[in-house]
Formats: sequence, structure tokens, C-alpha cells
Amino acid sequence: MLDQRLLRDNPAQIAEGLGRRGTAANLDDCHQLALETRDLEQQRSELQAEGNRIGREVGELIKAGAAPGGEEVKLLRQQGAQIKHRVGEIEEQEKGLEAQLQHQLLVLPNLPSPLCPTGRSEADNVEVKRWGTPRLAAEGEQLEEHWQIAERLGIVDTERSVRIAQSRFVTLMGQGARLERALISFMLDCHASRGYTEVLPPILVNTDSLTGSGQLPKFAEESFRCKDDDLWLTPTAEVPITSLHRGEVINADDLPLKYAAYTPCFRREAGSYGRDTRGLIRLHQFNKVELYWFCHPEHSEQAHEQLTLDAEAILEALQLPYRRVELCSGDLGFSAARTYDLDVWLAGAGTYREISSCSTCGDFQARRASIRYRDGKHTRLLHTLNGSGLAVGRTMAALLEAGQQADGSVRIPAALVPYFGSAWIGKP
RNA sequence: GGAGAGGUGGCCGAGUGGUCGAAGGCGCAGCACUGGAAAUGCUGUAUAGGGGCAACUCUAUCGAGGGUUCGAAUCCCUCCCUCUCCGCCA
Repeated sequence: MLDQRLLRDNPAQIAEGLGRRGTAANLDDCHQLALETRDLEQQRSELQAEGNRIGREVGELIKAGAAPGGEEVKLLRQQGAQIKHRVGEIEEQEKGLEAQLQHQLLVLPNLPSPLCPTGRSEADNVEVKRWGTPRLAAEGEQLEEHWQIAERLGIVDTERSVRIAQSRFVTLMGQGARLERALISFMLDCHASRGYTEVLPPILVNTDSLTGSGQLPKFAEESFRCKDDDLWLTPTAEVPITSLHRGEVINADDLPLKYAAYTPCFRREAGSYGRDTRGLIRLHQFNKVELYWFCHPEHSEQAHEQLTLDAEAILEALQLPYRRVELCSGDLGFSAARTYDLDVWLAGAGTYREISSCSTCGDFQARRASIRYRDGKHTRLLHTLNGSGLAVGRTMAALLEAGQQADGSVRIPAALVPYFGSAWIGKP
């Protein structure tokens, strides 16, 4: 959520930031609302001060021996009642405006960081780094896509998953299931050794949690909902982890807090009909290990670099070639101020594919979720950062395509062997 | 699901209508004492919002919302949450 004070004092700055995102918003309305709300608050608090004074006076008079029913007291009572009435009226107005303002603010996205390159769409994103050598088909070699490999090896059952649930769900079988589990453990261990605290949070989350991280109110149609319970299936561990400290004040000395959380993630993928219909790329349910930092505002830029490096460490350990792309202002997610996407090389498909998205959200989520740190006498909003480390299904896809052999088997990278228990899948 | 108890400041805990944002204690910070420390003493120590260059000041907040009253932590209503016991259950 954006700062109300900034909205009152400098709406032009907000307009400029939203403009860079390509978001057109009726800020005039919003700005006006913020000013009116403040004015009403002023009026109200003056009246309340007057009312408090009268109340105190009545108390003193009675204590000093005045008759509780006497003229003097009676007059004050009438005044008090009058003020109370007016306060009530103003409060009602104020509540209405406040609700409107809140509603408008909650659907405004974060402002891009000054460091974020300006651009309109994906096409304007900036590649900042490449690692590894993408595997290309050798002469006469036909590289398969991961879903072909998986089907052939019998490690993913798509058809029966439709029976169990519906399309865009998969069931992993045998070595497929084992590989997924191995990847999760491997990633968590890796991050733990780099200073992250492992977290296994609830994956049903309440409305406040989704609002805190920015998924609600604007993107309700993206999440699965248990409508009898005010609970939703979490679309990413970012949601429960943000709320892990919702409403808290954290000692500056304890920052940064670094968490690595494995959760299944659930997304309705509304409006993606026909895209990535095969394989492990786009599912209603998928596994992800998420990295999350709560940090001091002064350190968040550096933290963003570090978090991204920590995600990249997994790709490098698995010897998966990737590129790092900085998203332009027009391609940023709702809560992000700045984002690096990591795209892994899919050898069979012959393309780079997003496998991680590492964002700094500045104080945007912290304001929504009221997460502050104590710095001496003051409490201030801290900064939150998140990034996939990594999306597990897509990692498996990349591994299958990268490790495929002429004999139809798949070679497993050395780092994963202790977890997977074998260096091969489907070795005859 | 059934029965009961309870929600007050960082924590413990007092407070049943009137200068109560809230006694007391613990914790924490500063100062004094000390060669240094402990112990002791003194002082300070919530959050949010508004106004002010600032000192400061006003308002709100005792789980949440509503009501009674000139005045509510305290009385009334509704809701939420936590804990204990029983039942069921991985």
C-alpha cells in the first residue's frame, strides 16, 4: 500500500511512478479523499477535546460539592450531549471517506524503484547476466521436451490426475515423486547452510494474509477459496511468510530475518487457457521453495542482490544454465518495486523459461501488513523481499531436458545424487 | 462437536463509572555509587494519527464492533480469539 502522507503531499510523485508502470489511476479523487479525511479528523479531534474538557469539569464540580442535578451541571451536560452528537456525525462521514480511500489505495500497485528500468512490456526487460552453456541438440540428435521424457519414463501421470482433480494437475510416480522430494530437500538444505531459517507454514491462509502481501483485493480470481471458512489456498509462500510477522515490531538488531519455506502453491491460472497445457510448467498446484527477507530499509538493495544470488546458487549447483533478467517498470508485479527474473534453459524446448522471480517490495507489503522495526525510540516500516528458490516443478522440467541421454535415460547432477539416491532415471 | 475459564502496556499483574494511558513488579535504557562489577538508589521507558521549525500539543487505543452516560478498562449487547476438560481424529 502506498503512503497516505505521500498521497496528500506529493500526488505527482505517485502519478509519475504509476505512469512508469502503465497504470492509469484517478489520483485526483484519491488525493481529494485523503485531504478531506484529514480535515474531518482535525475537526473531530478538536470537538473531542472540547467534550473531554466538559466531562472533566463536571467531575470536578460534583467532587467540589455541586448538586449533580443543579443548573450548572445541567448546562454542561447539555453541551456535552451536543458535542457528542456532532462528533457522531463527523465520525460517520469520516468512516465513509476512510473506507473509500482505503479501497482505492489497496488496489494501487507499488511504485517502481528509481533503479528499475522504465519500459512498457516484457520486451523492454533488461538481461543482466548469463550463466552456463545452454545444451543444444547435437547433429542428428532430437532433444525431447520434459513432458515427453516424463511420459516415456512413466514418472508423471497426467491422465489419471484429471480423474483425481482436473486438468492442470499432475501426479508424480516412482522416481518422479522421489525427484521432486529430493529437489525440495536439496534446496532447503542449501538455503539453510546460507543462513536461512527453514519454515513450514500453513498453506490455508486468511483474507488478511492475502491482503497483506498484495494478492487481495485485486486478484481474488487468481486464488482458490474455501468460502465457508474465510480461508484461501496460498498461491505462494510469500503470503504466509509475510503474515508470519504481520502486526509486529521487530528489534533492528534482529534484522535481517531470512526464511526459506517450502509450500505447495495453488493458482487458478484464470485466463491462461491453452498456454503450457502439457507438462510441469503451468499447474494449479505446484511445489516451490521460497526465500523471504525482512530487512532494514537501508539494506534492502544489497539484500535483493544477495537473495537473487542465493536463488542462482541452486541453479548453479544443479548445473542448469540460466539468465538473469531485470524486469522493466511495465512488467513488474503488483507489490514489487524492482524484480529480477531468473530464466532457466529448457534444452528440449530450446528456450529460457522463468523459474524464479526475485523482488524487493520496499515498504509496500510492510505497510499493508503493519510490520515495523524498532530503531532506538522510533518504529519504522521495514522492507520485505521475496524470491523463488526455486519453483520445483520447473526445476524438474529443466533437469529432465538437460540430462536426457541418447539411450532414453536421464542423468542427475552430482549435487542431487545424495538426495535422489541414484545418478540416473530410467537407466536400462 | 459438548462443558467451562479467560483476553489490560515488552512481560507479569492491579484496577467495577470521574484528571486512568492506566498502581505495583519484572525487563530495558540513562545517571549515581564502584578500581570494575554485583547489589542498591534516582530518573526514564506503549502505539497510531493530526498540528508545530522545535520544545511541545491535541485525539484515539485496556481482544473487535456497537450501546448507556456530561464522562467507560470499569455497566449492557454482539462477535472474535486463546486456554482447560470431554468426545472424535493423523
